[in-house]
Amino acid sequence: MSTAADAIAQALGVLLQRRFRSGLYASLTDGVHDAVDAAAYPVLSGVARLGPVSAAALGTQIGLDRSVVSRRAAALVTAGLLTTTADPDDARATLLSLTSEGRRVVKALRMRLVAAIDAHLADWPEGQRRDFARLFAKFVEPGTL
Amino acid sequence: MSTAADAIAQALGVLLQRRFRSGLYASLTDGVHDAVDAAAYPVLSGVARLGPVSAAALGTQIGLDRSVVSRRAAALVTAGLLTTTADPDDARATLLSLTSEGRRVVKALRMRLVAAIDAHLADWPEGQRRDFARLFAKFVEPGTL
DNA sequence: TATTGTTATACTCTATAACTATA
DNA sequence: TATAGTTATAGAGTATAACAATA
Repeated sequence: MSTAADAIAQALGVLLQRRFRSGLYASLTDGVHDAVDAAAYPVLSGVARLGPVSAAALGTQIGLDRSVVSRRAAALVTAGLLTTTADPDDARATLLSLTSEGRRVVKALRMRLVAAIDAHLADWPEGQRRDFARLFAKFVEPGTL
Repeated sequence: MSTAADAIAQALGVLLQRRFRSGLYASLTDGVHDAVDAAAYPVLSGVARLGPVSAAALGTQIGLDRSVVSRRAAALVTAGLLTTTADPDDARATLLSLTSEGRRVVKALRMRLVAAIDAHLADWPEGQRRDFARLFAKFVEPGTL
């Protein structure tokens, strides 16, 4: 019977609402680039985070089937945000990388997200900001849940 | 240029991954009741939280269109977890309430979620648990984001 | 035999639109 | 007029299955 767990459960419920996720991603991606929307976001930022990566490996990391990654990536390649190179170690695989335009878009998205969070925490005392950032990062570490 | 916002942005990205949401809700609802899955969860817990409530009002609160709430609620009524009563103040509206079976299921789901969070925080110092719960609740308060 | 990328297909969830009844 | 609930329809996003190529 934990009051902390109760409060966390409730807060988690808010974040996991579809409205929160799609609303946040839609506002982040709106107007940044024609080919980037809430669905393309995880693929694009995944490639940014994981460097040259195959569709199968990226899918495993971001929780999408390789077929979905393949289709999204193809659209981002057409749009000039991703590029493909042959994997020198495995002729079956194709590695996905950001183009310079892709890097520009990822950077813009990242800045928007950080700016939105900064604005949201504008009136928080610095100590609380720091504490929350540290504890939130710890909370999402792999493990239970 | 905020280190805190950077860390929060990254943690948020983890929580908003589809895998996290569907995985959590699937594990919570698995085996609890045939009619309850990840899609029914928000409707059922919404009725639990908001008491007798109309489909339109519930939809507004949980971020779903009333048509979706209507369909999900109908299934939950058929399954014996929800019951409908006429709104004495508005003959257009139908109020959704939990049946005793619905209360049992909601209680079980709630216990599972709290238990999962408690287990996840098992090795956290009590002070950190309390701090995180408080700051996390504050973070999800309506506003920017 | 297993895995990669790709494509066609089906499934799940949701929003939109249209309808009737009531405010 | 506006809003409630309902239903049919369409849309978005994803997973599954099957294929050829490579491991």
